[in-house]
Amino acid sequence: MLGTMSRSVVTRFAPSPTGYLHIGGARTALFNWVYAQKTGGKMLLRIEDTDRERSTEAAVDALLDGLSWLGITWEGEPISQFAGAARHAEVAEELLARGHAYKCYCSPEELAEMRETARAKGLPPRYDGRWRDRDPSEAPAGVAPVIRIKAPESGAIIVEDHVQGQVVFQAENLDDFIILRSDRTPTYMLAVVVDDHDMGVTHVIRGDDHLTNAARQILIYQAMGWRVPEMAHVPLIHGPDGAKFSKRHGALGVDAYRRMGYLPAALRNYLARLGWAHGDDEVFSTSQMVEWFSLEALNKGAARFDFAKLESLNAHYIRQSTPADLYDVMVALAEETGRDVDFKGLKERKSTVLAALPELQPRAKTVLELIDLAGFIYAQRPLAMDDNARALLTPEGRANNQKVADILRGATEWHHEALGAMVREFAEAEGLKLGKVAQPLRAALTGRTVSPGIFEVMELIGREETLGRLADQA
RNA sequence: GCGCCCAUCGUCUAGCGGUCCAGGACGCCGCCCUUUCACGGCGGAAACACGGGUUCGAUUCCCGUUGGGCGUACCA
Repeated sequence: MLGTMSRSVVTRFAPSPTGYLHIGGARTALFNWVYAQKTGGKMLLRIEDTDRERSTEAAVDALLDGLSWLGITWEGEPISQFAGAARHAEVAEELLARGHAYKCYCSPEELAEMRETARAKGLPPRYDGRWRDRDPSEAPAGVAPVIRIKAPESGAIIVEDHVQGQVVFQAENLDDFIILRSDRTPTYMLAVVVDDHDMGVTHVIRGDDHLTNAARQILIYQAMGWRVPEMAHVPLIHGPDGAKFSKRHGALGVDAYRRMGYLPAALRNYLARLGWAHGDDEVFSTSQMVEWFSLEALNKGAARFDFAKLESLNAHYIRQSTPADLYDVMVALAEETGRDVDFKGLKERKSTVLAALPELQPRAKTVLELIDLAGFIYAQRPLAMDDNARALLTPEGRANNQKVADILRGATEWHHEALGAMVREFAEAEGLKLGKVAQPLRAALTGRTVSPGIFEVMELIGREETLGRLADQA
């Protein structure tokens, strides 16, 4: 369909450095990357840093780090959009010279007034083109003009989109937007087109929010006589409540997901599956993703972000990982997040942690949970008991819990089978499910509510130091 | 307000006129496995927004309504 010769594919990811790589941007980057991989093309990275106020080196680094962590690579050095300001102005001048643009001397106040009256009349707040055909000699003195594109007054602008299909905009609805500001810097609309053209971008894959912009940008391509790149506007990600996924609503940078203990493979898989599907396949590798991907298979509607599903995917990838890999992630994350973790113990008891990991992996949904789960191994002795655990061991404890405490006290001499038998006996006598009994037991033993099974605990730390101590305290 | 986009279980989705009293996944519920908790296995509840057309036949095509979203800046 939408004609492509055999020119090789060049995609691009063009984020503005706002401080971190947000989740929506990450998905856009992923799709650009996957598409380039699939077609044997390349993905470029352009930093839209024309907003000098917000652009910092730290923000750019955060962006690059986020991409790297996700495993998304790009070709060459990141390109600074700001650096191309001179070229952008040059193109604006060329448009001017060709009669496809004109200078406008309206003041900001005048424009605001224009919008106001339009709004009052119930009309769309558009620029009325008052300088479109005015003679330059009428220009007021001392006013630096902006350059506006001379948009067609009738007809249709058609966006051929690989995701959205054919989208038609009537020319009347598009006004003569500004391409060069009075300070000679380009607006986004101009800069994007010039850069994409100069960078040889063949496929623009970006967020849905740019669909309307696409029509305006096509105007510039046409005015310059440039070939319009293939377009694919992918739907946005919404928050769990269906509304915009703003920071307030839990939209986070990919770095935050890393810190929450998600694995890049899981995030990749999840993100890809959001708005895109390959039949009933839910879990797939990155190479399968590359193999199966197509722009046409992208959905048109926005998708809501669902942490539960991400978690289940993450749990899957945790189970698939090797203990060695996981251990490294655990240590790095524990140190970084400064959790209630004894780093020294975690490192000193590496071999034990490694040995326990296969037991722990199926029980964790995130790496953070894995760290907690391994707590009984590296935690300082004696183990701290929380209030719940302590309550279990007091005479005032509730009846059931008292029984458990009794079992514990009597278990000083226990051994594997004996304790198992006691627990079961107790459960049967009380008509309780085994799990109900084991739950407080576990809590009492480790001082935590999240921990592996009692039997693994006993095996791994040894019964003497735990039970002896608990018996004393009880 | 105007323009554009979207609309299948709670969520992500499969479906591209009949194979659909709608399939998968997450979540939820139940059972099994199990000397706990998980993992795993099995089963269950759960959706085509509404109204008109078109058609022998609509979840699938068209129109409208409603509901979401995006855009409408000398921001990107």
